[in-house]
Amino acid sequence: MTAARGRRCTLEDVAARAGVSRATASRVVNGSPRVSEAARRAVEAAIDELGYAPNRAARSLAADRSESIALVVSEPGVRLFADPFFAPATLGVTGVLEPTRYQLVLALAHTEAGHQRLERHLLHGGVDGVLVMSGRAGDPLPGRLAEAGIPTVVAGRPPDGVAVGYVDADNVGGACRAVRLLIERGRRRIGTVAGPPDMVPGVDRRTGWEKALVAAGRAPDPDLVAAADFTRAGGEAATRRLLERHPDLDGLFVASDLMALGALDALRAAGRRVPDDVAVVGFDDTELARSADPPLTTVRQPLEQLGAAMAQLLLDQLERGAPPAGVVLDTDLVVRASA
Amino acid sequence: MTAARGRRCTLEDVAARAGVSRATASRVVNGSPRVSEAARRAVEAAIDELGYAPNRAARSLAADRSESIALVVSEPGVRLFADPFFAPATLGVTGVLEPTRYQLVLALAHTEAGHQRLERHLLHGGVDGVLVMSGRAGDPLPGRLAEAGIPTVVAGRPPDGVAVGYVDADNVGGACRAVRLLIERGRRRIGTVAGPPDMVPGVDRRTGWEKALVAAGRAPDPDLVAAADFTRAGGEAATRRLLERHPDLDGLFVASDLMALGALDALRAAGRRVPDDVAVVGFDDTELARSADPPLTTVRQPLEQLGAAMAQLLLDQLERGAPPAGVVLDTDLVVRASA
DNA sequence: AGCGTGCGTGAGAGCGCTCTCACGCCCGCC
DNA sequence: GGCGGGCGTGAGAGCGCTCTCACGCACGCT
Repeated sequence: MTAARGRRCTLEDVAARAGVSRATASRVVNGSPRVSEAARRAVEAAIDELGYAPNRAARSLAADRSESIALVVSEPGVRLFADPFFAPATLGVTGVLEPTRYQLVLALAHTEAGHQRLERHLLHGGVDGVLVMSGRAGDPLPGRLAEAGIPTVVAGRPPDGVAVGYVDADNVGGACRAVRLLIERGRRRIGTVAGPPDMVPGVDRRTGWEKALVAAGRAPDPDLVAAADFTRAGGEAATRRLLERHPDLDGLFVASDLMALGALDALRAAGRRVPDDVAVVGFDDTELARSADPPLTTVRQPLEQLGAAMAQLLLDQLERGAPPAGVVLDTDLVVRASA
Repeated sequence: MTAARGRRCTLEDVAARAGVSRATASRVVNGSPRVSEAARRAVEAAIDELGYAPNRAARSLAADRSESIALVVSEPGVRLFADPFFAPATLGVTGVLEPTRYQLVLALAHTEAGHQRLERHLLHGGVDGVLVMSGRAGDPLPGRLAEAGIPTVVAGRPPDGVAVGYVDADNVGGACRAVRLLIERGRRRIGTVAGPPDMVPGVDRRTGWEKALVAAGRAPDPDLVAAADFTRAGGEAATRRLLERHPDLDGLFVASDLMALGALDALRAAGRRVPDDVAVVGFDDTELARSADPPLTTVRQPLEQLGAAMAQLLLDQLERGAPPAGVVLDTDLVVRASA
């Protein structure tokens, strides 16, 4: 008895006021076609007058669906949520979900215990569908969800043949385009600062680098690849290594803007001018790229679209029973001063 | 009948297996003290063996609470969610909420219609508590929620005497500290690029500028204030205006890092060296500050703490019936090269 | 005129849980 | 030895909704 709030009005009240049964009122609320015009109008009027809003809990219980979708960022790596990647993608998700009846539940597992609880909750039908943003390859969650028959869409190409929906940016294509620019600019010795080998986007971007080189009739030299961890310091160190191994480096594709900032640091420290001595292309087109010195040429991912596509794919599974599908989004090359 | 998922196990099942009644099982699940050790152990064992997880909808319906908390970013300004402010704050919120029974519902209203629906949902008890991130002064939502008796905590000092909880960074103090640094550096003519006059943090930071000046025995000249809109271009334009009015400007406090980047652009274009000719201090300590040229001295807000404190305050209201309280968090001055 | 046919409707049975209420038991008390 | 007072427990009544089922009515057909 939450006295403070007073009694909320129920479907029963609406039905009474409209002079119909609860069943009919329910049909109107849920947009069933088998209702007469008169009844529909009466119920709609009653809803307006009473300011009726359905009780989610009751509806969920009766219909055996939660009407909610989880946005999961699973441990390890919650703190990754602060990555500029997330906000725009989330915006895309909520934009698509807004006109639907689904609510978005943010499920960030900070601890192992929390992760356990979360997984149990998801697997027990606590939500109707799941959007996974983990990123780490080998995350067992998407597979388990798929197995349990819970509609799931992951961000990024799923590691292997897991039967879940996914949306990915065309990392290979984007990286390839970036390296092609470097080639067009007449660069002869093009290295890359790659991501960690256990992260799919990192691998894909490296693949793009290789592909562009091969397409230009050059052999990709593994020695021109230095892996880093998507941090600025990592990018700097990797670039330093590259410079040591190949003092004649004149083109550099870096798998993220943040790492590219580190690369710029290393290049500056080594007395190389950008883009004169070494042309640099990043990836992501975060705010950082625009404000870098020199402003970074980079590959932009349509993050908001990515989130929107994820939500749409999930909705397709949820509403139309569509099978899990995959979508790959094009990237854009944003040319600034660094290459 | 969601056949695919099979029948989930209910409290009834747990009770049966433990050889107790549903009521007792419920008591164990909810941590009631009036249960014998034996019963508690039996029920806990049954829960483990069966992999029981309570049905949220049923629980909510019976207990008349949703066990969920909304994180609201209300229109206009959803896109603001992409601001670097949000992710860390959200992380703070989820960190506090994780061990509780509350789930976080992300409610970003993209459209007017969506906003309506959202407000109705919140006001109708769709959630137990609300965290508002709007920022815009004069947002009527917090007031309405408070009126409706729905526990609410807003980010930032609430515009006027609205009876809601809030957590704010010490904008006045932080700005004051920043300007004091400029004074300590021997700057004589210290201007400020302020935020829009209808946003509380903007106003507070300007107040801090005044306070520091007054404390140092100088009269704050309104002519040394240029308002902008928290964008880079706005910051640049405002700085240009300041420079025209006061060519002898030698210190500049900018109410956000992004605007400070614009200020740096304007200063560079005007041939001023930073910090030699003009010392600059920003606000926020975003990633941008570190990578600016020169790296920006700035005021850091403890964003994650801010989110955590918001969640904690709301929890206090929810669980302990505490009255809405306000918390102001200290800021840190991060000294880099620009001042 | 008689009979389907189908559509709009209402009655009612739950969904899984919480919570009130009342019951029995064992204790300590006089 | 009788009695009051917990304390642990179980029975059962809902919470507000959805959805199945069956009913009655107005048709169109033969």
